[in-house]
Amino acid sequence: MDVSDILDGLNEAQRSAVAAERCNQLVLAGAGSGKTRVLVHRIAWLIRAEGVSPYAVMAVTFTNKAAKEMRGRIEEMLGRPTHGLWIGTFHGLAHRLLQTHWAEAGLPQNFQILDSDDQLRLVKRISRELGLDDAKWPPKQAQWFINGQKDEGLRAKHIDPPMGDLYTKTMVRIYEAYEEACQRGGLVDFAELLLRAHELWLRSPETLRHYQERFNILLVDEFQDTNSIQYAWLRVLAGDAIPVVAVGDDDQSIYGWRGAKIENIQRFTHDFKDTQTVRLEQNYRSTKTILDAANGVIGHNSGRLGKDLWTDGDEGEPIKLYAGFNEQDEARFIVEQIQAWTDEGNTRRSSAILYRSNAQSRVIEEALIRVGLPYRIYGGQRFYERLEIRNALAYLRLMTGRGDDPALERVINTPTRGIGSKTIDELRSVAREHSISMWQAIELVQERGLLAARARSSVAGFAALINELDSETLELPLEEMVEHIIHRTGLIDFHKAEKGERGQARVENLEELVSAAKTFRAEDETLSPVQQFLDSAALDAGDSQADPYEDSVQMMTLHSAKGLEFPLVILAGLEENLFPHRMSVEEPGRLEEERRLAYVGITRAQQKLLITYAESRRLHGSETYNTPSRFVREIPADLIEEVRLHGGLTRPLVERLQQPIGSANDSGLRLGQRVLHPMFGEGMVLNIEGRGANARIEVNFAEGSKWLVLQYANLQAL
DNA sequence: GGTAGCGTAATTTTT
DNA sequence: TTACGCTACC
Repeated sequence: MDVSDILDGLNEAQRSAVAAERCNQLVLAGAGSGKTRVLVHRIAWLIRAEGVSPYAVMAVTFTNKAAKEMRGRIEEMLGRPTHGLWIGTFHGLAHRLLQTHWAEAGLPQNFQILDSDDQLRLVKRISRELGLDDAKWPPKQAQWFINGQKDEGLRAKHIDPPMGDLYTKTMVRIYEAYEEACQRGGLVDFAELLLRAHELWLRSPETLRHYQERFNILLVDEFQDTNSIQYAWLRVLAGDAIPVVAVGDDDQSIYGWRGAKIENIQRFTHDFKDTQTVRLEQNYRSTKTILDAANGVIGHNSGRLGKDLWTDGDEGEPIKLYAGFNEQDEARFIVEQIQAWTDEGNTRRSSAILYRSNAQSRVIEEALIRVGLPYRIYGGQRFYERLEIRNALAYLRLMTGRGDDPALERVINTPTRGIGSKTIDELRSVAREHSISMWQAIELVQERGLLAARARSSVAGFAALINELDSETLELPLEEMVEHIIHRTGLIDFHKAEKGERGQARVENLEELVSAAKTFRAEDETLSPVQQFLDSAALDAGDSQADPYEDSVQMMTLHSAKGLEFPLVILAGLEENLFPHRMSVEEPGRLEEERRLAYVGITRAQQKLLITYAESRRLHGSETYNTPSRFVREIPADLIEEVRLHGGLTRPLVERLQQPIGSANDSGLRLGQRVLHPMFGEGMVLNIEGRGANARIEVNFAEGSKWLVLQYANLQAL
């Protein structure tokens, strides 16, 4: 069989990774170095050149998007469908294992996935039942604690709070009660999927052996993002016999705050024997200037595995830096730049505005709206996370398993049917008292005639509705089932009655749900289509935007930009305390993660990179003054070209960044001098205060006095 | 059962 | 400043 085409068009390093013998491999793939390509070609090589069966290959990713893309590209390459090949997210694969081996994993066959929203509701309910004051013990924190412990592979019983540590003690109490509630209701949260899958290996050696015999190779994408339990799961599965291909980039590890362990990629060579390490350093994405900037910044981190991106492409343009007077001015400038970009004949969608935190987007949005530039914001609420969708699905869940308390609580009074919080509280306490589900509590209440007659009959009506829905839709195909539910429960009418556009949008979403059900293809014959539909909704929340095809400016946080690329990238808000964020500047480890985030941001740019910051920024209602981000300083100065008014009063950038201290008066500004600002127009210097980085000039503009930080101010003397 | 009013907190997000 | 969640009322 001719397999040379698999290696065609690959560079030396890529080839050595793709055509390697089957062994443990660590592929350190720099940004834009063709990582997915290597992964896809490696799998194709194994199947076609090495004769490995697709059934013996498992590839793990972090997002569904990445999994889908990989599968698509492999199919394209092999020219046939890839059934048998296990490609999925850690959670997806764990879920699949648990479904097959539910008994060994100690779960009911029909266990349900609990997403973070329902998890939080459940934690709230539990901490209330434990009589804890949720002002003192915020449920959010408890949820964080529980997930954090699970990510580390710890159950409540494994945690031994130190004497006098009331915090840990309380959290463990909640954790314990939460575990009980989940077990009773057959509920499995995201972290639990991983934890159970790991425990499955330990509890059932035969199951483990079965998969160890089945798989010949394991490949993991974004290895720097694995957390402890994912690493442990993989380690056990691989054993000493299955080679693991770990692909990742320690310089792009930006999820430490949610449990990812950058150490995992660093210790890989120790834990996995005879690892062959390949570095992919040739970059096919960005100009030389952009790569040099990225290398300059990331070079300030310590303990790296070491990598330097290079390209044989063009130098490209210098990086533009703009000092906005405030966030309004910054936004104004950004919009101006994008207009110039599109005027040159570029599409809007080829440009992206990246920022550290979501709150920054608003001012920029307003500026875009003002000039009528269409934009699209990434992130935000996804389809299956929308309230009305979750409600509709909750009915479906309840019909599938009556013991699903979170689902029941969600819809028992949605749409309103006269079951108030008082009644629900009583049902809860009945359930707790007898250690039964809410559904069973409803039945018990009927049998024993508990509750006020009116409440009892409302509750009975609700139970009857669920039972009827169930029998009415028993024979129906999925989409008709969904259709029937949203009408019969009154959800559609409920939202139709809602005033404003919101109700309209919700009705449309519910209709969209029906078509989603129609397109849904159930793949597993052993499970009901409904169950699979629910699982897929929980594990893949769908897209956040409906119209990704309109040509619009792309806006997103730096985190969500990972993996993407744009010809023009604008990094906004490069200020100390904003980026790096003030919560992260104290600890060296966290600061380094911020720096990696800067590295991710810079390396998104293909042709042009523009960096902006604001001298003053309104944050939480008050004016803040920050110096430019240290990350700007870490870019070699000769790569940067500062944008400012001709003849402006700003000192040369290099001087300002490296030697920020000087006298305000040295700049040549005098009291009473007339100045021009790009945004506020003409003004007069009223006052000069302080020195150096903290020096401020007060300038009186037409609309009132404004403070400027002298050294970075974009003023022109008149 | 819906809403006005008050208090509080305020990175980053996928599964 | 703003946005959200909770409580107190109609």
